[in-house]
Amino acid sequence: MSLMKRTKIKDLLNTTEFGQQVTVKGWVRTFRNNQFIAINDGSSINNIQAVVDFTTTEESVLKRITTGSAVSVTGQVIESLGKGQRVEIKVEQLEIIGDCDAEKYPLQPKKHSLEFLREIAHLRFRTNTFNAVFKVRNALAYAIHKFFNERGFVYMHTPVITGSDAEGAGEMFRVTTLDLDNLPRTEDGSINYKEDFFGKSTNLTVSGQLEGELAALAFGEIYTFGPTFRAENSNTTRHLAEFWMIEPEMAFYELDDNMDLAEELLKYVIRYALDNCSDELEFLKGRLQEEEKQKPQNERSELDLITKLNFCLENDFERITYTEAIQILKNSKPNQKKQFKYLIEDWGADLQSEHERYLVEKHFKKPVILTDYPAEIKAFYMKQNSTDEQGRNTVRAMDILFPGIGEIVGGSQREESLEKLERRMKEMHIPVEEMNWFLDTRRFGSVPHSGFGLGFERLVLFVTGMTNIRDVIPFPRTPKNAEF
RNA sequence: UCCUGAGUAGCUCAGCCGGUUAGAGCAUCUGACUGUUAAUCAGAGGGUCGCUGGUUCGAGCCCAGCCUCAGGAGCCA
Repeated sequence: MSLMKRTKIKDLLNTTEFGQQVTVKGWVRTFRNNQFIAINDGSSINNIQAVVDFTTTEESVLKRITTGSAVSVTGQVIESLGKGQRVEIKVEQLEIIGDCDAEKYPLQPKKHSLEFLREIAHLRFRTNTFNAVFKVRNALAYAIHKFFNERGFVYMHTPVITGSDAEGAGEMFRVTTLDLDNLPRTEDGSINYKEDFFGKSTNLTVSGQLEGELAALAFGEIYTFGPTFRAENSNTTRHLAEFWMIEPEMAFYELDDNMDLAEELLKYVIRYALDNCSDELEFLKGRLQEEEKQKPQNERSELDLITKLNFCLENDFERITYTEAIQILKNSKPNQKKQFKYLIEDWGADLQSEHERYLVEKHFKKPVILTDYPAEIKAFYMKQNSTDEQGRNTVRAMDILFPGIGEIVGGSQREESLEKLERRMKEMHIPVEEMNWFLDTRRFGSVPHSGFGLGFERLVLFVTGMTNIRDVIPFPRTPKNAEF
């Protein structure tokens, strides 16, 4: 440790105290003209320029100032003599803390493709783009806790390892300590899970909702925010095998209250990011514009990133029922001209992503909340509406669709009637016996309640303007990829 | 999992109709310059053309299988 305390570059870039002596420690981004070191310490997306006197500095030291090396510089803060930056440091003492072999270091002072950076995810934090992305991710995570805390919600930690395989939210990852090369068998030849660590078959959670409901029916309002695992073989820009999900669950909330909360939450955290990450968002806005220059005019976004986020805050989300959505889609140009791959003909069909995109990006041009889906295409726990005049059965579901992302929130009012819930579970072949603990909420003091799941990475995608979900989580886990 | 496209130097890419010695820019190294802004200028080094097999006198290029990546679809958050 040197004697002087280190100053963070973020603070230094805003300083007006010229002449003060400071020490800055960070990593070299570029070394120009044998005298200008651009140093970044992660505190800001911007670098500080440190100027070394190459006539008095040993050449062997100058040679070691390479892109990626870690340095400590001490010197006077002065108004920059050159253009392009306000402040710089006149270096009096320079120490190479950690060398970086320029021949082997993969990051160069040039534009790299996101695909390449994904292969070196352990180093991509050192780039401007990922500095900005993960600062925004951090701000959004904090804002979520702040939002719920301000409203008296209890942060509940639901289990990561679960023993129930009845959640019905997709394929699960198995958790076991059994020797896979020598599995214990029962008399009939099936695997004997009694010998496994938990004495039963266990998996990684696909949702904390069911446990969340238990807590909500005691604390009133709770939320979970944790990792979630789906073993789906999904290869898209918006799916991960390991992702983070926020799942609030509220007693005494009906569907409208649920939608109000979700809309309020999304607007709150977006506003928080705008208020606290202006440098990062400004950078990401520029990055997106650069990227879109490659695209044909009609595929570019109409609004720049920051305008888009503000637009989102200033407008109410459009709320329509599934039945209304089908009407709109049926009469839409792409449907009548048969441009949709899947044409909308009858009530009851699940909406394809081309339909969701049409509603959000072409028809309403803002976030849309779709409600009251056909019961057939939704989960067992959703509250059943009474059958309508045309004999249609719907449930009190609500999905929030965002432009460019698709479904960002999926939720519903929950079925609080024990009788109706049990009947539905039997219809959908869900083992009622195993779910007795869950059904107890309906047996003992059941109340109307609601909740939703918000995909955290999808939120980060939207706010940062990134287009691939693998670029908004530090170490993405996707089929055939669990590096680092 | 399905459809489409891609894989050539450290990175980004070009490589004609199958033809003999596979190129460029950036990066790296060497030198020059010294208030630069992804510094500039000059020179040099750098290749298992994804893997395996096949067709051919001859394959980076054609064929088959496989692997990986990207985009779209499905599943969903």
